[in-house]
Amino acid sequence: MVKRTSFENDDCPIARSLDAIGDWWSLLIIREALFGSRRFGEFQKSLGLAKNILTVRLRALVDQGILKLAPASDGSAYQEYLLTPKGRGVFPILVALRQWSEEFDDRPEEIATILVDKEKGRPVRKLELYSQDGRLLSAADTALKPRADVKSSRKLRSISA
Amino acid sequence: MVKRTSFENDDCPIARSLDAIGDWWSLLIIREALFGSRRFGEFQKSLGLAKNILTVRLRALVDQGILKLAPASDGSAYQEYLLTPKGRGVFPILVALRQWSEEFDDRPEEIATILVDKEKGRPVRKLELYSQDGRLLSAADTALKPRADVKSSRKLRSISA
DNA sequence: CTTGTGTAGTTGCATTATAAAACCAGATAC
DNA sequence: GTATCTGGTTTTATAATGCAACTACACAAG
Repeated sequence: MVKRTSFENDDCPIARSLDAIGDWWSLLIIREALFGSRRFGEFQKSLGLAKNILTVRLRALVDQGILKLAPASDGSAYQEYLLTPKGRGVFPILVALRQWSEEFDDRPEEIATILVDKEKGRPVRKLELYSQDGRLLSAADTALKPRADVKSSRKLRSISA
Repeated sequence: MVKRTSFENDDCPIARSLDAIGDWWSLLIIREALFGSRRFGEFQKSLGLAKNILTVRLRALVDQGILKLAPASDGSAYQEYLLTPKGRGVFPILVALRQWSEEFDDRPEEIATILVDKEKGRPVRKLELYSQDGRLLSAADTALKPRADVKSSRKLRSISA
């Protein structure tokens, strides 16, 4: 790629998400953060990625307001990476990815963990999408509507999400 | 990257999903497919990606059973790319990505479309995660449990998703 | 106060992925 | 039969990734 096409200015919210967290490592870093990792070294060890890449990814996540830097909670002079609300908001995306694997992976027996609810310890249900009046929706029950007040300078693409 | 680390054999289902559809274009191709694109040229025009990349992506998606090739429905001698059930199963992931943008994007006014339910034309609700006994769950209400019968050859990482 | 160890990076180099543009073969249209 | 469309492949350039080696600072022990 002469320049890895950026979707930052695309009018599709999916493309925008991908621009922010659509690379190989960002989602996994957020996953680790959701499960307690805070320090550079923790991310590096648990994910096994190169340190220079981790540096770049962490900085990008901080820039985007997904992580924030804070003084270390253990009294040392170092810093910690903490999730912001925007970062915690990624949780449903991770659940959706997890459930897709669980349902469609060719070798589901290799999946090591199950997402359970803390109180009862039982597997969670599938993510559900409802209409405002409470009907359960599938993809076929939905459509895309252009926003009434689009300010985008780019022409609307027919119906592409 | 000497070799883009593959998560194909990771025991984390999120990593496995990313391995399958975690690159820049795959999810957008699936998005287009969900909204009706079928032909090579349609994908190429609506997404504006280079044809060589599209070729590689489409082939990978077919290999993974997300798309399948079928004779063109318009009688021509060409082929079409159709979603399989596994491909349609990506829908919740796209919704989760979309809703994350809608909620946290810095410039939500640039988002051009709204996902509505077809019947009433009203915006859908946020994706919801429930426990088996019907309680609405947030990230903090969940935990990861190792599967009882893990066959994975790789050691379990403490609690990393 | 000097040496050692851990943390959090940075730098340099090799390799791979991506992009743009040119090219091409078979099908279709004229 | 010639032009054009469809669905690619090839070529070339550049950006991203990965590994390994190196650096700077903090802290702890001796």
